[in-house]
Amino acid sequence: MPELPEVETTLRGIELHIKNQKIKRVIIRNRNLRWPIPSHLNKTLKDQVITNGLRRGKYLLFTTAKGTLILHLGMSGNLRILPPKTPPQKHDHLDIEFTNHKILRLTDPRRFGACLWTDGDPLNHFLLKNLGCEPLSKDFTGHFLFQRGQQKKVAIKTFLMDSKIVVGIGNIYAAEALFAARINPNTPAGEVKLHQYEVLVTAIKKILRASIKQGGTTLKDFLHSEGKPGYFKLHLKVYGRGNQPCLNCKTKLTEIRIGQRSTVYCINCQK
DNA sequence: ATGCGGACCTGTTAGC
DNA sequence: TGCTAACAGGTCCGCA
Repeated sequence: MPELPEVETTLRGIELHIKNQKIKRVIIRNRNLRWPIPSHLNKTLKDQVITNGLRRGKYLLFTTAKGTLILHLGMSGNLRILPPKTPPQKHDHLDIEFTNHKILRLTDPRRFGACLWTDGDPLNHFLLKNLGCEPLSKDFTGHFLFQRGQQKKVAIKTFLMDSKIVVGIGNIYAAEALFAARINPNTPAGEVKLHQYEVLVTAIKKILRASIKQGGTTLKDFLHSEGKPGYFKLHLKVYGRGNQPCLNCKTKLTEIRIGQRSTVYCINCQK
């Protein structure tokens, strides 16, 4: 489900509800996510106040005086604010209940997501410490990507989805950005020219910002914290459109696999 | 160091 | 209609 815009949308939706709220209790229904949810969470978080919520890549960080809760939504996760006593469903693995009775609930059918705890600097946590550039930051430039891509043979699409280089870009937005920048997704990262990287970075920022504005992309099951879908799907130009006409030139879009991920592009527009 | 395939899961859909 | 296989928004790990 979630790439950067969906995670950002999730954070914006829940932030106001949980900021400066005191935790009453934590209920773990299934600890078996990507890594086991720490069993001490209820003891640790009871009476703690969430002072801040922030996003790093696709990770969500919730700060308390004692430490930081680290959440990842994996492929199918979502986080919602629910009224008191909302009955849990099959894939509702974690509830954080606040003293105002609202519930922050993590749902994740495929359980590729994670919920971890650190009492140190969260940015030094093993999951976060090697993360690359934030794509919406000033540091993320064509020159940066060009430099990191030198000598690299990996396909530019795989390179864009490598979180050690740049975070938050998943299969949807990689395909969309490469289409916008007219770059063939198979091109080795080391062969993409500086000016192409500049166009690409501009496209990535534009697309991510536009998607956040639309509340992210809902394919089938992504809902934000209020239970509403995101509308960026309506703007997708290649993702999910294999064999349909290119919106620029009408050429039938090609669907291939790159790094085990389905990839759609236009052989005419993307050279 | 790099690059690739496999692994972790469940749900939905396409195809026979 | 019903079964099976393939595929899905992520990313870590181990092996060549």
